[in-house]
Amino acid sequence: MKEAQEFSEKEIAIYNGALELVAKYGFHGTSMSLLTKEAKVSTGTIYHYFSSKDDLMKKMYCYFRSQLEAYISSQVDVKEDYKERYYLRWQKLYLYYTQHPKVLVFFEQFINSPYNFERSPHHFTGAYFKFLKEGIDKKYLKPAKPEIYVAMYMGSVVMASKINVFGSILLEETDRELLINKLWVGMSQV
Amino acid sequence: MKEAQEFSEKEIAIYNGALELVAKYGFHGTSMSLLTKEAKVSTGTIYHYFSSKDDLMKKMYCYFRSQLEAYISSQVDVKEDYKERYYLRWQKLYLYYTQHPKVLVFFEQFINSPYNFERSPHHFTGAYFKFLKEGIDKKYLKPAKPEIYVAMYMGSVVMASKINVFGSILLEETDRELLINKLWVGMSQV
Amino acid sequence: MKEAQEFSEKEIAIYNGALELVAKYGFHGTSMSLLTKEAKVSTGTIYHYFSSKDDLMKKMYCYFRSQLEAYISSQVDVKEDYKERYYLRWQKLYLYYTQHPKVLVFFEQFINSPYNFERSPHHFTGAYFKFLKEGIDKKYLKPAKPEIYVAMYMGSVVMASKINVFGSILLEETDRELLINKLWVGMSQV
Amino acid sequence: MKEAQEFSEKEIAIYNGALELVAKYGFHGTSMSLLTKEAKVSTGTIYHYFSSKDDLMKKMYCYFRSQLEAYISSQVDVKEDYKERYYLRWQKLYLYYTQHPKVLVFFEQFINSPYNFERSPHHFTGAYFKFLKEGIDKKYLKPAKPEIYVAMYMGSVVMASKINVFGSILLEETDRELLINKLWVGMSQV
DNA sequence: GATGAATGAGCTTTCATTCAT
DNA sequence: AATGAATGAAAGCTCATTCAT
Repeated sequence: MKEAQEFSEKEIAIYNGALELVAKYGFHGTSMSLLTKEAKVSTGTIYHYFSSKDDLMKKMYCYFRSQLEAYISSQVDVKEDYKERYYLRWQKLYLYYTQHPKVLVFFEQFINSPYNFERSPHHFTGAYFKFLKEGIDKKYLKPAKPEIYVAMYMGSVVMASKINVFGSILLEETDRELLINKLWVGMSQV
Repeated sequence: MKEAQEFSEKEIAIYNGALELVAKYGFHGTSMSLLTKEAKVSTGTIYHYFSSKDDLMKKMYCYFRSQLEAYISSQVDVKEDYKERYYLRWQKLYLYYTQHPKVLVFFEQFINSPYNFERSPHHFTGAYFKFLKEGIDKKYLKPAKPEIYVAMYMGSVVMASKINVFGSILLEETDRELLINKLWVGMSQV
Repeated sequence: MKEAQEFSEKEIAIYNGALELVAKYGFHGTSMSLLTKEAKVSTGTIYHYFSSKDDLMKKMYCYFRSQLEAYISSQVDVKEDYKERYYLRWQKLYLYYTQHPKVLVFFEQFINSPYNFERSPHHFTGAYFKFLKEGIDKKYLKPAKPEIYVAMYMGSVVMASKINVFGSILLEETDRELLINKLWVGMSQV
Repeated sequence: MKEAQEFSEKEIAIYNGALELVAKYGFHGTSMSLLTKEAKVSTGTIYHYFSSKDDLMKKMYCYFRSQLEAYISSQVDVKEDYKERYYLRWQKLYLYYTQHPKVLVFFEQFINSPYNFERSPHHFTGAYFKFLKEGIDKKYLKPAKPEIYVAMYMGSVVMASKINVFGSILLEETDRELLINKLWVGMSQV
């Protein structure tokens, strides 16, 4: 029940300013001096909270990732049924990305940049891997290497989001239902 | 049968040097002076062929993309049967990326960077879209928006490649067969 | 009586350093890295005050021109008599240029360079035009297009200064008196 | 009666190309590669005729100066009467400059640049000095240091030309007559 | 004579970072 | 905590010049 205010106003202003700039100009184009104007703080202030640009980018990634995870978790984990969670998890991630396209752009840039030196391909080590592993272990999904399912599940939701954001091709609710259904058919036990 | 020599030796040296460096250090880390040493050409020569770093990166993307497309086409288009091409196309792209991980890294960085002005999500508009559309039109695949299939097909192959390259988790031939089979089940007419 | 300090120490150091270098090596020869040493500031500092080398040169012209104008004004405007001012204005400009030859060199280079976009011929629109126009209007000088007088008056003082500075031929006080007298004879009413 | 073709077609193309570029972009802005396009010759060709950019600029100055001198001489030296030549020399120089403004711009830039390392202020050592000295020696003009007359005569014609070229203020034939008359009044014996 | 690809020193400018206030 | 002037290494790029063809 702890709700500690973990981030100061300035920090959040810096994160949001940087998000804006990275989405527009990329990492390289996001200079500290531009950030100074966008976030309306001085360089000194940025270096008070972050030890370097690298440090800022890494903490910024953690910040937006925890925001996303909290959202998904709050939307999905209330349900018991695995299949329902299977559908929701895909849909909600798609919704988050298409409603926060700058976060998607930032994530994709970060993951593929030298900042992310562990080079994890899109959180696949994270909650989604666990979720799909759970499905296999509890026999909702057919036995298989979980990586196969990560590739299908995460791959399709990320690609669909990018098609929406960069392509401006809208997938309707029913289109997405169809897509997830096809995934489920391939992966589910029955 | 002679194929026009479209690229000079120097150009190719520059492309290969840049590929090496972008994979190692990212776009920002790939300075012109580093490239000078890696490709063993002078700065002047780079600027003789390319009007700017931007221009180099864009042309480099086209170069490696056309290399990839030529490879896929030569490996896949010899077959008549749609289902066989469906399997081959996925497998060969996976093979290409896992055997040329630097190209994968470069593509992912490029696509999500401001260099890629149009921000087209990975080949979305390219040969794969056409191939899947053909499947729908000729009724090998169930009727659906082609974008749904692009998301599933391309999303999974790219994600699987990244899992291999960044996660060092190997998907065996049989694992991949299984994956493609699940996709086929979801998408095919019968 | 305090005069607002319009320029910071650094700015003035940059202006003086640049004056030294332009007089010696010309615009092209005045590289930012040389200026860095001459003015004892970092490149960053120069670009903190000026947006580009162009901008520096333009502001530098304004700076030295306002210095000159303030000097002339303080030396000349104390007198009432038009003829006296006519002599003084010529003499004081000659003195300023021959005592500050670097300013003269800089002005001549600047005025004839592409930095000086409008290409206004030396102060043509400035205080000297007004002064000669006043002479015509108040009938101290014979009626004529003021440009005729500008050409004679400004032309002779600038050329005489250049003869002194570049030709190392000294015009004595009496020589100059003679020259101005000849101008006055041609231009004055009586 | 010798009429040796002193300049090859290519040389003249280079001079004219360079004149165009210097007038538009200044010395610094006139790069060899731009000149290559403007004059439609290769860099190699330029370096066949000129040992360096410096050399080109100096020879170019000589070329256009000799053009100008030949013109003035042909227009003026046919007359016997000193006063007539006094008027003509001023008028014809004015006409030449206003009809060839690029030559004026080039001269002014050259004279005030480090290329002209003798820093002679506008040809004052040349034909005009001799002409005015002749006037003094032959007692058409009042005794005085010839530099005084150079300053008045050359200064006014150059300034008037610049006022026309850069100002776009036209001095009519009669205006100019008036100006020269005032000079003559100041300088002539009677 | 003529070409233009190739060179690399040196240019203008940027930008992450520091530190006195 | 907060500021922003100052730094200087290093970036992208230019350009006079060379030389094999």
